[in-house]
Amino acid sequence: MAGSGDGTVGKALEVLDHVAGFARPVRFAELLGSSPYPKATLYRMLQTLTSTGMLSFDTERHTYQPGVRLVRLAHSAWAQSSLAPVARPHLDALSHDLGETVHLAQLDSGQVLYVDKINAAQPVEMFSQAGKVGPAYCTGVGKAMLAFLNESELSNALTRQSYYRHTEHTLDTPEKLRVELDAIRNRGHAYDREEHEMGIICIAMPILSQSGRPMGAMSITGSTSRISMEGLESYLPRLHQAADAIAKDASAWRFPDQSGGSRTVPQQKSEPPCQVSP
Amino acid sequence: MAGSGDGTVGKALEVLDHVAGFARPVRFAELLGSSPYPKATLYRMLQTLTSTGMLSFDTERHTYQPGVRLVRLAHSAWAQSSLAPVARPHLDALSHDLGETVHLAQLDSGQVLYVDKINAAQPVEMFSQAGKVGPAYCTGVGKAMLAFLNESELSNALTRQSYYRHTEHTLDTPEKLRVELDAIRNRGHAYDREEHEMGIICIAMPILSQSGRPMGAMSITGSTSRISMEGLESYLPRLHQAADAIAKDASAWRFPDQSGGSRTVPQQKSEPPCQVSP
DNA sequence: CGTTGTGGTTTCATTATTTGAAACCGAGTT
DNA sequence: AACTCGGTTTCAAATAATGAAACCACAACG
Repeated sequence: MAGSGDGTVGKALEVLDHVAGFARPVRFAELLGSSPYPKATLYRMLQTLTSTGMLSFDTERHTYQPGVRLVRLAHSAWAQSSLAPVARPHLDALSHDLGETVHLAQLDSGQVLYVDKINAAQPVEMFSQAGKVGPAYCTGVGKAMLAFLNESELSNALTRQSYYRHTEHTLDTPEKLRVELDAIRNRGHAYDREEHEMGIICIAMPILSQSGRPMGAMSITGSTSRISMEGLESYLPRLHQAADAIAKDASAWRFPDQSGGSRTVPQQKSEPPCQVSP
Repeated sequence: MAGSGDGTVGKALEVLDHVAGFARPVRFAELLGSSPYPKATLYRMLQTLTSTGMLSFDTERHTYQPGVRLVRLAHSAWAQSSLAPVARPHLDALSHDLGETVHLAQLDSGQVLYVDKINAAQPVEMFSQAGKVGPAYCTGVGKAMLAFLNESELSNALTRQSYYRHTEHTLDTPEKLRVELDAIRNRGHAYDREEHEMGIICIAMPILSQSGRPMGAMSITGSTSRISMEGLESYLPRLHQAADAIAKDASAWRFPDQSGGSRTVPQQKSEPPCQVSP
């Protein structure tokens, strides 16, 4: 029940998270201050992480920061483990048709992880938006997903929320949130009525697997100055259709097989040998 | 000299890379087949990786794939460790003015790692480019960066190239490459004359720090059907200007300090408490 | 209906790695 | 010259990783 305390690599990854958490280059001493590990241990961990490229070390400034190797790894994580690649065309179409901003998110340890965003005007943004985390209890996508968790997952997730009162509309207790989630479950979609940020509203819908589990959620976002809740509501049919289409595509994509000859898979792009040599 | 064999976490990360390398969900047996580790060891490594969220495991299909936690980590890596956030506005402007596709890349273990891409008029891309890796010896950005490495870095990087002959124009030996790199160093910019892919040419320029080290490189890419080398060449002044501007911004951003009060840093967005609780 | 096989999981004594208190080092400070 | 503040290294003790082999579940086979 200790959360994430798996052996040596578990600790190493905690440290990695810790460094990443600073969102700026950090010095050894700073890390040491906010770390449970003794000097020597932390030092060696950082060395290991650095030499594996997960962290990079600025020798001039003596600072650590997340390394580029992560970006490389994340590419394949994003491409495989997220709904984003499957959903992209649908989001694009939706955003284009409606001229509104569309988000795609998944749940990760009780938090909302944005995996894609199509901006009304702007072209594609990658990790600038994708990869961001946000709260689940006060966002449309977050609530849409929470509403379709089973009880044990839900109660777990609910303990992981901060219930910080971002605005006067924020649902700031588990109780209020549960009531709202019931409504969402019945209705099939969620609203964000300026609960996270004043002036920002959205309508969100979960993307459900056949078994009814929320694989992710998508939302159409607008600012109150440009659009009303009724305006967003009018997009519902289109939103519903997109969510269904994504769910369908995702199922087709992730379950194409019938075990057996996994060698017959499309086998992407047989690229010539360009690996890093040892 | 063993490259990346650092202790336990080194091995774990190798496994992670291995899984990511498949670019699709993999079964235990497949991994075992192409792994140096014995059954039990590999099994436990995968368990650890999974329980830490670096991998995710599909219980239905019994397959592993890179986990979403990576996407989260990559966000901070991308935001801090790459030039992308600083360069984005410049790339946007450049692409917009010229109406051409622009790439931004960095060097990672001798390979080109693309960290951003602005697509001219989005001829619909399947996956996003950021995070993709490519060869250094036969791309504009790659050669532009190689040309400005110091001798020890360079000779190291040169051994890590595959010299696969992608096209008839590919420079397929270290010797030919060195000649080209000398020319690039004198000239200040690099060309890709269909060396990686027939029909694709580009003009590239390194982004150099004050100390002259290549922090990254950017390129303007076109297809021979639409544009000639001379056409690309005419963009040189604009490209040069953008590269300089990025270098300047990057220096300002990464070296704002004079040691001491690292607490006075801009301190991005003091977000309210939304962390995952243990 | 019992046999064999395959893919996955667990055991346990052995081995290798990690741990952390303390010593050490180098560069500024007083 | 003595002192302090990062940062780095030492070394015996504690801990975690290892892997051969046993085990389990289930499906295909004779």
